[in-house]
Amino acid sequence: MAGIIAELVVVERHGENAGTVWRRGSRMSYWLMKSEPTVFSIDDLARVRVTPWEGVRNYQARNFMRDGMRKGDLAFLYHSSCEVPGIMGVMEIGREAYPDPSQFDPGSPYFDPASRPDDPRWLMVDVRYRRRLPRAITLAELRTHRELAALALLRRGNRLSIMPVTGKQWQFILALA
DNA sequence: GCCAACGTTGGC
DNA sequence: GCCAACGTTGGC
Repeated sequence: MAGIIAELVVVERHGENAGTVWRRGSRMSYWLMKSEPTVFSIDDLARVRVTPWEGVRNYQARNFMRDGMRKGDLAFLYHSSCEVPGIMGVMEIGREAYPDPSQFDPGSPYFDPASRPDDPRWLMVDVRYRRRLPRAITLAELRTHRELAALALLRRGNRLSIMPVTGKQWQFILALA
């Protein structure tokens, strides 16, 4: 096989620089992004088509966006904190990481008084609707497949709202649908 | 609504 | 730098 596809870089586990980052080689990367459907659902995305992914306030998730996500990458939209959590559809990264303005908005639930406009702490990307999966792939179903044992989503106590998915995992999940 | 798991904060 | 307290996430 020719060429380096990706370089895995593990940095600190907690705090400002937390994250495990796939720096890109020649190929796209795959992601999973959680959203509570009462806040923003696949239906909302299908309607608006493109949206800024505001409100990420976790360093590890931020670092995945900043260091790993590139325009054209694909991501699963996952519904969390709802009756049937699961993967609902596919979206595309339409714009790479840039400052999330809600961190400076005192009226926003995502306001962060400690973030300075000249040194923004929180970033977001834009995502674009690609398609809905033919059926939802539920969390319970994902757990039944050995092939997905390493999926970050399935690790005990997982709370990351943005996480990488390997190419193999991506293809396997798509084949389930 | 409960609660386990986890990240962050802040006192020392 | 440690660690207890606290707040949040998210499945069930």
